[in-house]
Amino acid sequence: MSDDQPTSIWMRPERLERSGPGRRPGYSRDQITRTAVQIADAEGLEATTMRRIACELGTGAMSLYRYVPKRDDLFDLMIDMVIREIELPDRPSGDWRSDLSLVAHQTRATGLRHSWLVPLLSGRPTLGPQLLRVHEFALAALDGFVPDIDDVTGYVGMLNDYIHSAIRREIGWQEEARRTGLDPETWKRDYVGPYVRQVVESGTYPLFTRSILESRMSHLSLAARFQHGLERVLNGIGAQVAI
Amino acid sequence: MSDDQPTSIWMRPERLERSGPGRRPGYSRDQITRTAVQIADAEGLEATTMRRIACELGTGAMSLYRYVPKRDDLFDLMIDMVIREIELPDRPSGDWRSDLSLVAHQTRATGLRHSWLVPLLSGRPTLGPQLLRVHEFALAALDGFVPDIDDVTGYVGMLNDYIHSAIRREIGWQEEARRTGLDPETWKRDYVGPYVRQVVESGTYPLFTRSILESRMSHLSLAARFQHGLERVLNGIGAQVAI
DNA sequence: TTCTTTCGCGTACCTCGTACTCGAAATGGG
DNA sequence: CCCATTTCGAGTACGAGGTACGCGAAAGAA
Repeated sequence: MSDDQPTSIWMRPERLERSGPGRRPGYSRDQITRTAVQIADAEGLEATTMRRIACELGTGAMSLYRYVPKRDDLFDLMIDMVIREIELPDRPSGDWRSDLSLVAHQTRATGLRHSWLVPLLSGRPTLGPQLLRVHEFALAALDGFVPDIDDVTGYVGMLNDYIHSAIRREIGWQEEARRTGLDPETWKRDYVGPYVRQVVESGTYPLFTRSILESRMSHLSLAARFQHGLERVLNGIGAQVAI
Repeated sequence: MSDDQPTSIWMRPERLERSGPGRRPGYSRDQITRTAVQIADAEGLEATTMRRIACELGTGAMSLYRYVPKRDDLFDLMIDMVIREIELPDRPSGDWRSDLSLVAHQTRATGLRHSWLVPLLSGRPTLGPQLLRVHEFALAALDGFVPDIDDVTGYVGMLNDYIHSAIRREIGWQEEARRTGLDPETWKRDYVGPYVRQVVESGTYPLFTRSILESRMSHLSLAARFQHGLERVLNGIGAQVAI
């Protein structure tokens, strides 16, 4: 990266197909990003360091900076790469409910395959091209059913909030377990178990206690619970949408 | 911290009021946490390092480890300290809508005062005592209006998802601006501005473009937009609640 | 006073992001 | 074919961060 203009990575495309003097690049943004994604999938985001990625490619850490301005920009590229996995048709079907369901389930599947995705996504207001594609599809799904564009944005935002939060809940435990260096079972039993038990036994929080002890949801599969919550959100939208 | 049992910070209370031999502690968890909160408020979470906190207290970094097992645990303590600022009555009023509104606005105010709070909270499945208090209040607000405890949990979760996402959206820009080291105005104009303009002009994303250009929401104050979205969520709940 | 326990904190190790620098390679003009 | 120009690869190094270790000081107990 020759010039260091402070601008989004999406405005700084890789210099490809150059003709002129100079050595030819031996790596590529795509290759580096793919390697980073593999490491993050296998060992978590905190293991995805510049040195580790470079090592995996059989090179030195500084070589990567010919292709990526900063580590943070590499994260943006990683996000965009895996969001490409969200498969959607070119146009919505006309059934907004099943269209939004499709977005939800595809996003969930991708988020679970790459447990670092949603936590990383939450802190970034920047929209990469692939996220833009998914967002546009969701907006289009409600277009025609909701007259006001601000309402369309609002409902899509509400759905996104649910999807992201739900994924985070599903991933939360295993990620926290890895962060503390314990396996999920041990973490649940020895790390939070005693605390939750103490809270329940204190009697100070009766409804929280009921939500733990009397929950039938907790016996359902995670997929079923996701579906349950999704329907709650879609019902919320449907109740305010002209049919 | 003498023993290094892997367990939640809430199960490892500070040893206070000790009687016996040995030097008396010169600091306290509370004092350290308060200092950390001040630094994070003023300079962001990434500036809240062990060395910086210690320096502020006029001591060495390692002294803090007598009071806090790990930096991560200190974060949990910081979260709990500022959530204490969320003021709620002992019992809900009986009007679930205004009760949940109160939770939403109090949480928003606290989240905006401490811009590191929500981003930090999002990644942690652990419930501190103060968060538990707020959660219990929200559950109690819907108790009696929603028969199934799982539904109560679901609605409260949906509301929380909205509140957190909305706060993150409000903070996102300024935080990203600080992360990149630019002031918000410059960031918006030079960093994302050109990209958004390019996206709009490309014509590939017509609905996203409309949501930018035709939005009336964007001319409202942030508080009004929060209120707008909140009412959307409350309407979603209300549509499915026995009145 | 002396012993035992606890605190304060300096030193040190390891890891990380990345600025700087220089030799190697590749191309086009002569 | 040779050399000037440009670009790439990557080693070295700096500063900052979390925290393990260990030692001297302090404070109550015997």
